[in-house]
Amino acid sequence: MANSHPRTPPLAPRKRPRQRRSAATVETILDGAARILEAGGLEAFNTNAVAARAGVSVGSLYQYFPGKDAVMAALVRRDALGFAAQVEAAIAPRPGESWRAAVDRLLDVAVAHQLDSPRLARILDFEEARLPLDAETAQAEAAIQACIAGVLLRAGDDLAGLDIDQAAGDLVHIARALTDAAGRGEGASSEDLKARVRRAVLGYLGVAANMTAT
Amino acid sequence: MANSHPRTPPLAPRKRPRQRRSAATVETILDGAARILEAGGLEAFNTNAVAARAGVSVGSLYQYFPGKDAVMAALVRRDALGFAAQVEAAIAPRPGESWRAAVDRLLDVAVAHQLDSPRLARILDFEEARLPLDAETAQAEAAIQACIAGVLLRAGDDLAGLDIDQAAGDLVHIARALTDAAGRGEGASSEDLKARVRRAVLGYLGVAANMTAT
DNA sequence: GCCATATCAGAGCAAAAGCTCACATTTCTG
DNA sequence: CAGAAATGTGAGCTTTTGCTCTGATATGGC
Repeated sequence: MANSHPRTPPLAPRKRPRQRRSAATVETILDGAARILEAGGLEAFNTNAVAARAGVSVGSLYQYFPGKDAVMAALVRRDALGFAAQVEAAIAPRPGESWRAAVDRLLDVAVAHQLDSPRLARILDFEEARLPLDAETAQAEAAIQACIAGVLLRAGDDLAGLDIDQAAGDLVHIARALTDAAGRGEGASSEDLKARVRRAVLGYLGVAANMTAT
Repeated sequence: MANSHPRTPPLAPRKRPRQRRSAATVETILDGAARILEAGGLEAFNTNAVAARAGVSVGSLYQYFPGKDAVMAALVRRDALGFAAQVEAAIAPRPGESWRAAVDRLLDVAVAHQLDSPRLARILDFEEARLPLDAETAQAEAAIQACIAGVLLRAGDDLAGLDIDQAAGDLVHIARALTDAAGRGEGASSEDLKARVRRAVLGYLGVAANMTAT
């Protein structure tokens, strides 16, 4: 245990345990999982299928994830973090613009995100309610809510007497519900969908829906 | 193939195959399935558990249902039919009332239905999207939409230039999303929830939300 | 009572799914 | 290059689960 030569640095030399931990493999597995879910739904989601689709062995999968649910949870987390980043980018205020313009960008992001992989998005929403979400995921969700609340605050007197935080949560749910339904084939074009979500959102907020923002 | 004696009724005499088909047993199984889903979610939903919870044997279960998904589908159908009946009762117009009063009754029914067994309701919504729905279920869903569209039609000029059918669908999704979220513990009281759903619904329709109906 | 028919029970089977482990391969260090 | 550490592999073990099948029990008409 004791090192014999004073020349060697005292405590750190052998400690650096090679934590290579190929992040690429983790991403590969998550990609495989996402493709399985999008193609076959929850039924098709099993560890053998995920590993095969990702091009790795089950052994490798279990090296990075303690179990099936952990893969699901990691997918949820990745999705939440990515969406939160998009939302944060979208709400950055442009000089002289109305708060409605920011809402419009939020709608763009939300609709695009949900329509990108509709089935996957729906399943992740469902599973997010079932799994105990880790701190990072919870924080991402909170950040999304905070972003929306921030935009609503810009509205000022336009939204007098409204519980901003509750409204932010409700708006997320409303947007998700309408885009989910559209992703299941009920809706029409992306533009039409966005118009309807805007109608629902601005309607909830109590401001007229038809008229473009500045 | 030819029958020898003209005296015996030609084809029907031995045919009356005792189709007792204990409807009570079917209901019992569905009740068990509902309780399993409400208590343990989709994970806990397997045929052995359902049969045990219902107090029947697996053998009996498979006598009435061809497989696991059929139980799920029957549950979805029962729920849809029940909800459709409630909706139909709710929209019956009272003399001299505003169309908003009917909307209010619809909200009562919808919120109560979803909050009665929140987890079950959410799972049924999810599974309804996955399973191929039989004619009866599809008809019930269509009836619900038609009821809502009927109420919206009473609004007349108040809703000029709105796609009534699409609006009916959107409103269903919005109401479900908000009540689902509330059922997961996010929301507060039933009254508060109803007020928020009304805000969303009337907001979508483009009429002011605060003021009671006649 | 007696037979035919309908209904129910539950042991157990075959397939699927979650997961492990002994070994192979790659990568890093000296 | 040699040895060690990290990483990857996949056959196969264990448990779960959807379902079947043989036999037992209840019911109805004669």
